[in-house]
Amino acid sequence: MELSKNFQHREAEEKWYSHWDKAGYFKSEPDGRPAYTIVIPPPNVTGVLHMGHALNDTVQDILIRRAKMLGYNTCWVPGTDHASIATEAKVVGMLRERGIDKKALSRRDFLNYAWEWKEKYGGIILQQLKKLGCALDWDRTAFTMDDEYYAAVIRVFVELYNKGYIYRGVKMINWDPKAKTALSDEEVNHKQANSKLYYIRYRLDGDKEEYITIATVRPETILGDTAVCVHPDDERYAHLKGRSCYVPLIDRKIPIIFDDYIDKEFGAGALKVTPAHDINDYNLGIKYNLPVIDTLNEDGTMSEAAQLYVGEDRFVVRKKIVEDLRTAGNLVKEEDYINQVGYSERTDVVIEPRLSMQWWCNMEQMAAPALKAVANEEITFHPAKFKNLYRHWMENIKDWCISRQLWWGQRIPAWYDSEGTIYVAETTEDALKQYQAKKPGLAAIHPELKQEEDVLDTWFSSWLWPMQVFGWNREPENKDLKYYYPTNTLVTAPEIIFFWVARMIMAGYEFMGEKPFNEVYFTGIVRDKQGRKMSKSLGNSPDLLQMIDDYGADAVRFSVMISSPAGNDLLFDEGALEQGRNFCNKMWNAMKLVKGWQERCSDDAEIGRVQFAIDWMEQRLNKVEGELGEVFKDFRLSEGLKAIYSLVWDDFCSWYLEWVKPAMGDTINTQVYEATVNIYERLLQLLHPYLPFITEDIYHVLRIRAMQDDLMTRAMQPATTVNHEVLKQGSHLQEVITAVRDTRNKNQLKPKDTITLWIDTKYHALYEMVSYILRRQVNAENIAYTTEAKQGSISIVVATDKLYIETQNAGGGDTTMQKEQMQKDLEYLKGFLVSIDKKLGNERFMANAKGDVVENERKKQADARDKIKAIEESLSLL
RNA sequence: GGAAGCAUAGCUCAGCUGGUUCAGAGCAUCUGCCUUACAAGCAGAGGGUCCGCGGUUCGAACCCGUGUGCUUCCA
Repeated sequence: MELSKNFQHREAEEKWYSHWDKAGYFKSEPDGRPAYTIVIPPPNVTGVLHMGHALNDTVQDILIRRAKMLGYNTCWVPGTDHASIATEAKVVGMLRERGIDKKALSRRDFLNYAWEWKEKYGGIILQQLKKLGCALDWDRTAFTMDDEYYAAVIRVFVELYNKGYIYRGVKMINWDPKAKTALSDEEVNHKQANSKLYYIRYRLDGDKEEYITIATVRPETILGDTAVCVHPDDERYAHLKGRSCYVPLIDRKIPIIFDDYIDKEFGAGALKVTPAHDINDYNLGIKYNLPVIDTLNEDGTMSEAAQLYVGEDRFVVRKKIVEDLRTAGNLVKEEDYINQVGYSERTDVVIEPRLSMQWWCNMEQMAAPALKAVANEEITFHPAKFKNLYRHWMENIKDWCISRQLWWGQRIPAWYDSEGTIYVAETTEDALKQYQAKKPGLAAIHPELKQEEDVLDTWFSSWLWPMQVFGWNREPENKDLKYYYPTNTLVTAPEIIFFWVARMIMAGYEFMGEKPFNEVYFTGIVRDKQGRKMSKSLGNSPDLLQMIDDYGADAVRFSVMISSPAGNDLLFDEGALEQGRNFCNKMWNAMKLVKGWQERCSDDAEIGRVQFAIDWMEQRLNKVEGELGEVFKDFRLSEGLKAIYSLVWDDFCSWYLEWVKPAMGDTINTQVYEATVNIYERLLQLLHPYLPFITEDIYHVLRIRAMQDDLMTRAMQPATTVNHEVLKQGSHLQEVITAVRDTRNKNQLKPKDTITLWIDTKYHALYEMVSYILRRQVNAENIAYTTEAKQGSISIVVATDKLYIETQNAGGGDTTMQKEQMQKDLEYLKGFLVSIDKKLGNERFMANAKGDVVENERKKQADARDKIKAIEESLSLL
């Protein structure tokens, strides 16, 4: 078989993903094995894959693939949420292209279009996850608007209503004038804004030309003012008790009220009160019984109530009214002012605080068990620092605004009779029955009820995700739910800890009586090189699919994992992509090298001379395998990848393969070849969760495999004990090799110049064991032993061994450099020894330090003494 | 205004329980190599006041306090 120069990722990705899929490896059914379950944080159905997903889903895939190899029945459930605001926007866009106005459509027709859109364009992201290699059980793909799911949401609403948690009421809400719906507090992002603070004077009542000056950043709202408020202790305004003033431009008379809510230092110390458009003003309004004048329409234009600028946009009006106030002489001054402005999470327009009738869910009761579960680590957070954040939110939990003025979503199962009484039920029929029972008289005259127009917040459906994807609503005792719930690990971004994580935990305890997952792993946030969060609006998110195409899915996975320690943000760097690609290339070439030996196998070839290489490499593998167990427990996934990376590149490629490599034209012992392939397989297996494609591909090139023999499903060997002696011997061999090579370099020996290596050592047997390897690694013609200095050679000391490099070419003459190096080493060692001597001479150290620490110091001491002795001897002979 | 996190090589970051497997990786830099898998590579090298200050300890990059700078969350 002709092997390509480099790893061809495109073909391999195509080939292996469909192979795994066809073989049914992604599927899971309950059986006798322990389950390992992850539910995907459902991406927005309108979404496309971005860097955040790449990180998040790669982590999940790694966990799933590793658990599978460890013998778990793994189940990773894919799906999307219906994203009511985003989807509705997409559908409206589609309709506009076809020349259809949403307003002209009935609810039912609109929903038909919405489903059409969803079937056609929705869930592209799920296809993209395949490109990343994600081992998701596609048969279980869930959607928060599926019939069954819909029913679950309705059921939950009714249950919570009947419990008294859900109610309807008028409150100040966050209004998104673009999506024209209410939002929950969590859906508002506060950003700093460079605003202007306008000082505006209001004429006081009475005959005299008197004014009071207020300060505001929102001059367009003065048309809704119903009072001016000052501090009762403010002497500047003490004389205004019982007075009124006039709203400029419209001359509405409003009272001056006194409340200690006012900050005397801020602005002019006088506040305009607009109860319809500010939460604090609203509270003042209630306290002083002020009228509420709503001057804004739902789309953010001025309403009739404003009297002026009716129908014009709020930001246009802000500019206009400032000019008009200036003209009218009411604008006293303006100054720059930095404040926080709320933006819609979804549409990124400025939020309007607005008084509105909405549906609310009181969270207090549900928060209690959820708070406890995390506090006592029934559910563990990784990293644990997020426990604080969680606790803080849960302890201060507010009522959740769950209604949205949209059509795409679960329609609130509440019906109204002609008198406005509410009937909440799972079906129209049930609601009617309630109505007839409660008001038989009215029902006889007006038999029909009108259903609530609003739908529920999308998060009110996704909080049921871990239970409903396993069919909770259909049958709470079903075998899937019993087997997979609680799920094992939730992998998510810290930004949605409140949106989702907290609420899922509450829903889990409320409806299942059981936590939804055992542990939550919070990934970091992916940032660009300047440290900015990657986002669509900034346009700083690279095209992930293009990256996969250019570099390969494995390289992309590598790049997001290599520098992403648990819970820390990662600055995404294209360099990491190259590193990943180069690593794939390295593995590919190592495979080519090994593969090339297959033809050269011979049983006659000597094995003993490289046996040490095999022993050593196997111990390195054992060691790293053991470490990986720990690393995975703590989600130190990037550390795990680094360990394997180094094991493959440094230990396997740079050392091991060079050690067993047959000389030009030489044969290789069959057992050595087999051992090498076995080692390579173990490496591939360790790496597979991180880089599934290339590992599976190489696995199949290395050997002809039986039908079901795929790396993805290969069982991992249990970790074995490590022979540290062999590892130490290997390190020493490497040290010797490096030292000789360094010396060769510094003495300008060409790679082809051969040497004779004289060794003065106590460890004869070790050198004998590795002499073949050593000779070839340093290009020595001969290795010989001596007990005395070799005149005219270059002398170095490695640990306590003295080495003499003898060469035909000149170079041995000048000893200054060697002397300098040895002096340097000697000084360091002496200093080192002094510090150890001090330690061991310190009574308090001896008294306080643990036994093994002291013993270790003793060993270091003896070691340092031996080394010093060796260097001093060598030095004296120069 | 309240809270949390971060500060280690030129850059991006690791460093679990305090002790030499502790100062490390990748990239970048320098030297030498077209070496029979790999120049997307090989063999080497240099480079750090572990943010400042104080404390705890026999011993601190690591624990505590404090200052400075940056980031994030909440109000």
